[in-house]
Amino acid sequence: MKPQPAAVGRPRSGARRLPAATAREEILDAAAELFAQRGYAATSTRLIAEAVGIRQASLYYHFGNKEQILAELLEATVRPSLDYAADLERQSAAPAAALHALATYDVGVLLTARWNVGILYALPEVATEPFNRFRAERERLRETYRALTAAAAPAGADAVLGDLVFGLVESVIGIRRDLPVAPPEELQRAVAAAVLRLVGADARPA
Amino acid sequence: MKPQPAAVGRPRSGARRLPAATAREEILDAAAELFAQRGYAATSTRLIAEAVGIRQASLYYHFGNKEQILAELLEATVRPSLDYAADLERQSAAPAAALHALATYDVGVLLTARWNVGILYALPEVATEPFNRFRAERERLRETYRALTAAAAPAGADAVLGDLVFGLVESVIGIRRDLPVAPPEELQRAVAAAVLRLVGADARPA
DNA sequence: ATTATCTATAGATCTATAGATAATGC
DNA sequence: ATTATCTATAGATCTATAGATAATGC
Repeated sequence: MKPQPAAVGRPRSGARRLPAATAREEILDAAAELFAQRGYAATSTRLIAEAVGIRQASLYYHFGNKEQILAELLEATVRPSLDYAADLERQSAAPAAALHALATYDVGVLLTARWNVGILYALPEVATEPFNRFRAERERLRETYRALTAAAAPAGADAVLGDLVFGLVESVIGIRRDLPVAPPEELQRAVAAAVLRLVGADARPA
Repeated sequence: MKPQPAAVGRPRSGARRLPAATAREEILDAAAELFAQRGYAATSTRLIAEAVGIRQASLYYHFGNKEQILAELLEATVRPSLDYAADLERQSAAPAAALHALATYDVGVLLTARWNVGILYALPEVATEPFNRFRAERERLRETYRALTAAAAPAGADAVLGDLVFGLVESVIGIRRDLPVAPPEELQRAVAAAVLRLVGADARPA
């Protein structure tokens, strides 16, 4: 059992959501669940606060506004994959192997995150200024897929192939949403194999 | 020049959005643009009405509520592909050829629709009751992809392969959104070819 | 008489700020 | 003194309904 952090500040009206978490983490977790299930604009700050067990106004002690909450969630979701991609580039692994590893890792992240935050990538609201950093980081991840695909595919491959690979990997967001959940490992293997087949770098009997 | 329909009813304050359209069509077109660009919940009925050139309350003469507008947009977007899929099944074409044709058609619809309404498929709001019919029709389209994939792929292929094919086709929604627009034909060819490679039904030099 | 709009508004939100308060830390 | 909450609220919405009005159709 982790020791409770000392309870500085006025006590809450409600019970804690996640026993050993900071208030910030509780808010992010509640917001992630509600945003993913009901939508960003359709989730009021009051609803988030209720889920956490605090009053609506108390959110603003931890976040400047509602957009900051979403921005932080989005960035936290894409960052692990981006770090992993950066590692791969540094190791300059063989392109096909790197693509396979990155797809496996990325699908794992998207499927095992506590909430299916990936759904929110497509929100039109995310095209606005407060999410510039998230969009830039996601573009860098897409760039990595493009570069690895170009290196792994035979010469003369379609220019858009890297974007299709990226789309194929992210399609697990919709699968997680719409279909009964399977073990993540199955989908990780299936997607990584599909990616290699797509770029034409799979081993197939001639 | 199409003749204007006779102007029955009290005249509008503003100018018409689409010269030869009915009020319903004007509303759907304005809503599609705003929903796709700013988000569903973030688009108020007042904003739609302003874009059409009528007053906010006048929307309710044509639609019972805001959800009905989105439901009609979504259903109109998926229906052509569903009809095309039904045709293909009736003709019992060879699975790989049918898959190629369906992907080509579907990508064409997603890319050439006046607004990128496909973005709205992923909205959490769409999981609610008013959109049941849309979701059911989209599931039938997904089923077609599954069936054709299972028939076209070699025995022992992954169970989730059909869903990956479906995801690959719909990934053009994100490409249309995030990337500079290319001619639709290029992407149609690239996706259809990618689908065949994914199911292992492409012609490749041995 | 019918149609398609208009004006006006009820009632229910929603976000964010101001300032009070109940804890712990020193 | 500092921290993390609370209460109260301003001001700005937003959706949907009621009822009036300005056209055409007959």
